[in-house]
Amino acid sequence: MREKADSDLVRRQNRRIVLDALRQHGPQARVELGRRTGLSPASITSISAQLIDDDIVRERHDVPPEPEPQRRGRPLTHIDLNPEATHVLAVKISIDGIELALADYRGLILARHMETLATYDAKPEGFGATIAAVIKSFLARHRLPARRLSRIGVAVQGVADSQAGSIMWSPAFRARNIPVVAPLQNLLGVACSIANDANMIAEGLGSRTEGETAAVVFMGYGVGMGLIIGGTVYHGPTGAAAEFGHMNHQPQGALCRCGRRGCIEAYAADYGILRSAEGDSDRLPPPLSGVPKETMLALQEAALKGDARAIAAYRKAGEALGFGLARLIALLSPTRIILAGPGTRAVELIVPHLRQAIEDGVVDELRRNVEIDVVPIDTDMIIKGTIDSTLRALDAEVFSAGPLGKHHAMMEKSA
Amino acid sequence: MREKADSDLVRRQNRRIVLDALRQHGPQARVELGRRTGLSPASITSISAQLIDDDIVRERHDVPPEPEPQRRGRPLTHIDLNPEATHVLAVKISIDGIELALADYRGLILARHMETLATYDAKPEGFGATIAAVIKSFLARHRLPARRLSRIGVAVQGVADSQAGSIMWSPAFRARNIPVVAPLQNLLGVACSIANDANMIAEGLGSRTEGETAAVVFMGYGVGMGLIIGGTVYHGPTGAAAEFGHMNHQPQGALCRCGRRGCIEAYAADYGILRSAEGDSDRLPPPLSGVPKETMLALQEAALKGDARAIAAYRKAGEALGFGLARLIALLSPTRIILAGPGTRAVELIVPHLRQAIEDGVVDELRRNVEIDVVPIDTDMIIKGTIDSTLRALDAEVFSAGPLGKHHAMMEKSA
DNA sequence: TGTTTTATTTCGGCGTCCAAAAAAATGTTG
DNA sequence: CAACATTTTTTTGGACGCCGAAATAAAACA
Repeated sequence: MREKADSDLVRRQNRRIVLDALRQHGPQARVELGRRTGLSPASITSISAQLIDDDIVRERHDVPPEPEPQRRGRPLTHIDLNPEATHVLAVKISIDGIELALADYRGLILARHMETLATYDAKPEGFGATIAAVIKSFLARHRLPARRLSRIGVAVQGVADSQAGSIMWSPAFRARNIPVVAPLQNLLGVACSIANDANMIAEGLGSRTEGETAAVVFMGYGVGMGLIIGGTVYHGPTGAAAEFGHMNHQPQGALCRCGRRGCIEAYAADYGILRSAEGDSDRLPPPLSGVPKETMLALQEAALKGDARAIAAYRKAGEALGFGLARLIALLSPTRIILAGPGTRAVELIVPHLRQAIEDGVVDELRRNVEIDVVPIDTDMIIKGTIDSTLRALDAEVFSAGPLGKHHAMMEKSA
Repeated sequence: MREKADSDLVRRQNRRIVLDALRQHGPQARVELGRRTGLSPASITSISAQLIDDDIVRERHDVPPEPEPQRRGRPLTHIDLNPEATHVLAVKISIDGIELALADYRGLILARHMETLATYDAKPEGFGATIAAVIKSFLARHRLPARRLSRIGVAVQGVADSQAGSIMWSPAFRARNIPVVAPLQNLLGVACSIANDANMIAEGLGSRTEGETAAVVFMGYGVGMGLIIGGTVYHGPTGAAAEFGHMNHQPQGALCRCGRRGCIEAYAADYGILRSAEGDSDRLPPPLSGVPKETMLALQEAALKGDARAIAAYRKAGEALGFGLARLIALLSPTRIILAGPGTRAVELIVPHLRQAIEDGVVDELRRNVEIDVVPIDTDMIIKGTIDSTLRALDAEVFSAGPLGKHHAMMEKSA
């Protein structure tokens, strides 16, 4: 049942709308906020006064002069999210190691740190403490006490169970079900959440997918997906959804890193393409570590020079991805599919076959409305998405609650 | 951006919550509504008074005596949806013809009508008028003027474009893109919407899927799906989603009724199973009409008696369905999969292979949380679901708006 | 008949919104 | 440079819908 409505809900909702508008469109005057949100100037004054009082928002008198130099009338007073309101930390765990980024409340990255970590043989019990230690020394180096941090977002390669707060399965670990959220919360005293890395890329697309249904495919050392359904990222009941890489393509097909056979990843991830190009049996167990960038570049070069085996390997990858997407289209009929990640370097070798497979695999009527985009490679998309999604969660849960949520309201009332 | 909140939103939301509670749990006293909705007794009094005033709800003094014969204190006054508030009409269009059902505001079916209709060669331009005529004579027979009808819901076998209000593609028609909503609205003057029939089955499950992600598979003359994501039926951007039957199973596989090759339906619909059991080439064009029930029963009998070909046909059907579901699970990780429709008669011949395929096709971690149910065959599920979803839409859009929505409020104010 | 119990309504207060009026801050003009 | 024009922001007063508390209603019980 839908939540009952009262003046409390009204306040939370409208505060949140205002914060969203500021986050999405940057510093702006109250009038502009009014136009954007549909709230009256009177309400905007009142809401922003409260937000300023709560130190979440502040006035800025240093905004760049407008294009039209100076209009008549009282000048605009811009307001903006207060970067000092709080900080968040993004943590990315992958085969290569661990990456940290500290951001202010506006989402600006203040500091980052990268560290290789021998994850593969890590013990499930000890792993949380290991990360906690890395975070602690990082924070200490930047003189930031943990209490100035209001949230930690963890993005992990593989299947994350965000309900349980653990890593269900990841190519970076031999072990399964590695708890992450609980140890971090206990050892650092900061709220924490975990999600799959491709989902975080999708989160980063955020506002650019208003109400839309879209899929972000990550191609690289593995194949991942972030699924946006009706404008919000779909995490599934436990947080372990959109495992496109491990969606079956071919019953009894090529051996995947996950131990099953016929997954899309086994054809379209770096190791799958390489294995196929080198003429190895598709039962050959995949390597534990990632494929070096240079190897993939060389393979691509070979294909472009006409190496038949390499070309065929890319074709197989395109077909596996294409049929997988065809199946996805039949189910969800998305308006957009976005290909991202280092694997898109070989876009011209893969995409034609991918398109052909979609054509073979879906009724015309459904296919007609899908647009396929390739976005430039940007390894930072995961970190940025994690920061964005963490901040949005904060806006929704904490900062929208307002004075009645915090008890300092009482003090003020009686004073 | 989320809708701005004001007292209008509060009223709409709470009225709707009250209507929902009444629809879901039937006649009940105000105290009980208060408990259910979380609204205070004072608010319930006020809201129900308005709803009664609007003739949407009424008091009932004829409720059956309670289990505990009589408690102390002022007796409960039950209130209930007013069946006379309005009426809705459900229309089901399938290969076999057209079916109508008239229901009151509580969802009780008052009258129904079934009629065979030579749909296959119908001209797209004339079809809307044909249905309108059938509806008109039906309403006339039951002495119900069209203005007492506030909505018509159409469920159709095949791909419906609910945005455009037309039938994109259906096995019941040779033509494509047949407009339905516009002609009905013009000829009858009643709001109308169209959706896929399997989606309507999912709508019928309604409240029993609170927040859940689930898939309803319809097996019979075709294979359809209703997808429930986060508790609400997913219709996709244009209303043409969850085309599970035409999700590819095998690249370049068996010929489907839709003209493509390798669709799940081509293996698991009645005609697909039959074709395979009779040893016909899987390129043999499917029949235009449905397979008679008796033929399928005979086939089932043969399989149970040990006919190897029949058994293999059911196995193939199970595999196609199972791998399709495995792919769906990898993407959406639903908590429940519900098998429904006449095809479930052969459940024991199909389901073991279906389960095996899911086991082969999905990582254990994801599979573990899925429950597979088979529901008893009930051909009325489509009609009932259509009525339910139409009424819910009415509750949300019209009856929640209340006095300020209708202009009779002004009259009252000035009186 | 009075007491107890439970359901519902009434009343007064509160929080949030909005429209309109007022105030603030600047440019324009005679 | 003072009065006017223009735009933004704040203040004021009223409306609406919620809630808690008190009042009222309608029964069973004693």
